[in-house]
Parts: sequence; structure tokens; C-alpha cells
Amino acid sequence: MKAETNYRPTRAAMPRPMPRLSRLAVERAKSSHDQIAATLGTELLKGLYAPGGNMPPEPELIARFQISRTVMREVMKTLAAKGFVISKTRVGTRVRDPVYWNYFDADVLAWRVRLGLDDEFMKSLTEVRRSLEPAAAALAAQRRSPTDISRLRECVRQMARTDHTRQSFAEADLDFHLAIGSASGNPLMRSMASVIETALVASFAHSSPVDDPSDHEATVNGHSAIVDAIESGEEQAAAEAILKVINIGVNRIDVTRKKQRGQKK
Amino acid sequence: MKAETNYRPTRAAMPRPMPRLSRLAVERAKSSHDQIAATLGTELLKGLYAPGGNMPPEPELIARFQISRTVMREVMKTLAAKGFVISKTRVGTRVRDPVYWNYFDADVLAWRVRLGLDDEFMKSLTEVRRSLEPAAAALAAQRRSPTDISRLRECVRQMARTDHTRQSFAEADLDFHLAIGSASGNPLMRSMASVIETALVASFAHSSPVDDPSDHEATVNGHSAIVDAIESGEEQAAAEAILKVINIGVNRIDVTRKKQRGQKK
DNA sequence: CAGCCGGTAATAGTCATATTATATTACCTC
DNA sequence: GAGGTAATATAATATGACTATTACCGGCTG
Repeated sequence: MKAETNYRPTRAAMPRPMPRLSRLAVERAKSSHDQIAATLGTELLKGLYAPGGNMPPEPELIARFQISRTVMREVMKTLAAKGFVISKTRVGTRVRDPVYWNYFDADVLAWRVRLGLDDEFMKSLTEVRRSLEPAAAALAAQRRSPTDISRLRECVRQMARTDHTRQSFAEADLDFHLAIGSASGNPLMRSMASVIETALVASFAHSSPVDDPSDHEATVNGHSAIVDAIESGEEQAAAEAILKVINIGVNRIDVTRKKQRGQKK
Repeated sequence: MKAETNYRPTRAAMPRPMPRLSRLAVERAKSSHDQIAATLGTELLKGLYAPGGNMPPEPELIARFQISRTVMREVMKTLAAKGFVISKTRVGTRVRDPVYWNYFDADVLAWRVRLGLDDEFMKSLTEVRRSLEPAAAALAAQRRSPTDISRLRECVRQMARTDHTRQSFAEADLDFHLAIGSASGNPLMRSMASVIETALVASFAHSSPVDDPSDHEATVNGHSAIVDAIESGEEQAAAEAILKVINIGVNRIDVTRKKQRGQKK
């Protein structure tokens, strides 16, 4: 069979198997383009370019990064697509008000994380999770399709494995929360994936449930309880159960941080 | 004074006054680039290109849209930045799993809206608002800076004006909810703006509080109650108050739709 | 026959240059 | 000084060439 594109609506689209779903964002390969976008994006996040003002003009940036105009423009398009800037002929590339920056974007969050994970930012992430995920779980409980349930159960089974590295556990955990998003039946909820992923990557960087068997067990049980609640259609219980799981994670971070601070003295 | 760029961190950045904040997304001018991005983005949302499969190869798209390769590539970069596709040498431009699509992106939502506002989608939007906005309001009540309060009050005052068009009222309403996002002190919450904007544009398209004086009054009072709760630091009350406002909006849509359906018969 | 290895070719990535469009600024007329 | 018009800076678009990456194929080797 010839290599087949699938853009003819008439021909039944034949989706080839996805090339392995998740993989955490940390390890993504970086082309020169991405690197520069990341650099400028990070600088924007740092506040080096004041909103309402202009970015340096094209020639200057080209000189700075030693790249062709083509690449520079594509980088700008990327930043524009994420809501950071807007370019107009004769005006230059203007930095937009931060309200319009797509913080929910996976890349943007990743840049923000690499910028440093102050408590402040972790708090913001957690606040969003605390409001969105319970809602998603409640919706899942409302709809609870058998396929979703069994998928969630499988996720829990994966999390329960005892041979996890931090990395592999983080992936399993992420899969679970993504599955919740899907089970909610709300595409927007499912789209919060990047937020969760970032939060998990961040929080598991220095401590993970797999470091401590009892923590691991508690985490798995917590997740299992969520599925139970969803399966029996108890919206309220599902929401509370997932909130509990989030809180366990937050506590682990707090504890670890305190320990680390203590050791530093 | 010479035209001044502000990219030197050393020199105190002098933000020029924002060129008038909001303006609803509907009216944005469209360059050829944006048009094509919108076209392809819409087609992606429609499901014309199966996830995991390839987009049509560059030459074909260039032929289709009658544009230069430069523009085509920038469009692809835009779509890539929004999580729709990923291009690799020798492989082509592959459509990513919809989980990764940035639904929270203002453009993406706008495309989705223009695609048609089925009840299903409005429901999704509302579910997200119902979970995020109360959380934001609660946080605002926790922090309640005087500046935020007075800004919110001003928003309410603007909404209360009796000389509103649907458009101008929608903008005032949007300003209010943006202000709530800001007042939450959480940049991620503030970033949900695009979702709200889309929801408002959508919901006011066919009916608006300004169409009916008593509806208008109820809406304004509802918003005022939110500010009261925030000011006195009652998180719970603030959350409930904003939920009420959202519900009023949802009801208006339902009623209008039913009426319209009735008339069609 | 299976599996490795290297060459080939398809495809996007990058580059350089030229032309065009558009908004701002400055000037010029009235 | 108001209003219009030309000059100019800046990004937008176009074009064509070259480069880099890697999937695929076919041959070699065990």
C-alpha cells in the first residue's frame, strides 16, 4: 500500500495508530526554532519586554540569534500564536497585555517552569487544578461510560505497579488524570492536560510517591477511590476524592521543601 | 521623543498606554495569513484531517491557497504553536491527538464558535466557567485588594448604564470578568479570559440582558453582589454569587432558544 | 532466511534577496 | 492651524536555491 495521506474527506480516514501517547514534556527534542522561541518566550515571561511596547526590530533579533529572517519570522508567528505579541506593518512587533498570554499552553507552562518553580507559581497551578479537576470528575460521574471506567481502572493498575521509576510513575499518574478529562466528556476539560502535566512534572522533580511505599499506597488508593465514586455515579464523592489526591500531592511537596530547607541550615 | 523600544532591561521600561484594552475578538482584521490559519484550523476542528495522519504536503497546500511557501510555513508554525500539528523533516506535518489541541486559545475557540454553536459546545463552555470562575471569585475574596475592589465597582457602574448596545454591554461584562480574574491574583485564572470572552460573544449573539430592563437590572445586581461578597471577604458567598450570574445567562439562552424553536413551527 | 548496514530520495528546514503593502511621520498647501 | 499628501520605516509576501533529517529499500553478511 502506498503511503497515504488522509486529507480527502471522501475517502474514509484511516487513522494510523498513535505513535505512543504521552511522554512528558521535559524530554522533547529542540530544533533551533524551538530554542529561540523558548528563549524569547522566557524573556517575555520574565518581563524583559514591557507590555504595550515593542520587541526589538527584526534585524536586531536576527543579528542576535544569527539566524535567517525566515526563521525569525516563524518564531514570531509562534509567539503571536500563543498570544504574546502582535506584529503589524510599519508598527513593529508589539507585546500584548499579559492577560492575553496563553498560560494554559503546554510550551508556555514549560517555559514558566524552567524559569523557576517558586511557591507562588505552584500555588497558582494547584488552585487551577483544585477547581477544574473536581468538576471534571463530577462530570465523569454523571456520564460514566463503561469504557471510561475500565480505562481508569487500567490506569490505576498501572500506577500500582511496584517497579516504577519516578518518571514512569509520573506518566502513569498523568495518564490517569488525562483519562478523567476524557471521561468528563468535555473537550475543554480534556484540554487542561498541559496544566496537570506541568504540575506533575514539577512536583515529582524532587519527591515522588514511589520514594515511600506507604505514600505510594495512599496515592494509589486515593486514585482508586475516585474511580469507585465515578462508577457509582456519586458526583460529590468523586469531586472530593480527586481533591484529596491533589492535596496529598501538595502536602508531599510542602513536607519535602521544609525538609530541604532544614537540611540547608 | 524618539520612537523608543523597551527591550533594554536596564532602562526603566516605560509602558505606553495600552491601545484600548478589550474589543471583542469578532472584529479583528484578518491578514491572508490569519485567514488561512483559520481555514485550516477550522478544518482540523471539523475532523477533516484524522489525528495521527498527515496533513496534505506543503506543495499541495501552497497550490490550494495560492500563496508563497513562506506564508504556508508560517501558517503551519501557527497551527503547531496551538498544538494541532507537528512537522518533521521527511515525515510531513502530522496531526496531533486532539488532547493536545489548545482549546483554551482565543483563536481556537473563535474558530470553534464560527463553526456553529450547538448546545453541546455551549454546555462545555458553561461547565468550565462554572468551575473556574467561582474559584477565581473565592480567591479574589481571599485577597481583596482595594484597587481590585474599586476596579470591579467601576465595571459594575459601567454595566449599569442604560444606553448600552448589545456590543457595548458585552464588553463591559467581559471587563468585569477579566477584573475578577486579575483580582484572583492567579495568572492562570486570568488567562481564562478567552474562554469567557467566547462564551459571552456567543451567548449575547441572539439575546442580551439589555433587551429587557428587568433582565438588565437583575444582571447588574447579580454582579454587584459578587463585589460585595469579595469586599467582605466571604469566599463562599462570592463563589455562589458568580455562579448565580452565570446561571442567569444560561437561562436566558435556554429561554431564547425555546422561543425561537417555537416560532419556527 | 533474518538481521544489520548503507545509500537514496522525499520532505521539511534554513537561507538570501527582492518586491509589496501599510501605517506613521513630516511636510506642504490652503 | 486643518487637512490632505508624500516620504519612509517596517513588516508581509514572494521566489528560488540549498541543507538537514530520516524513512525506506535493497543489498550484504552471518
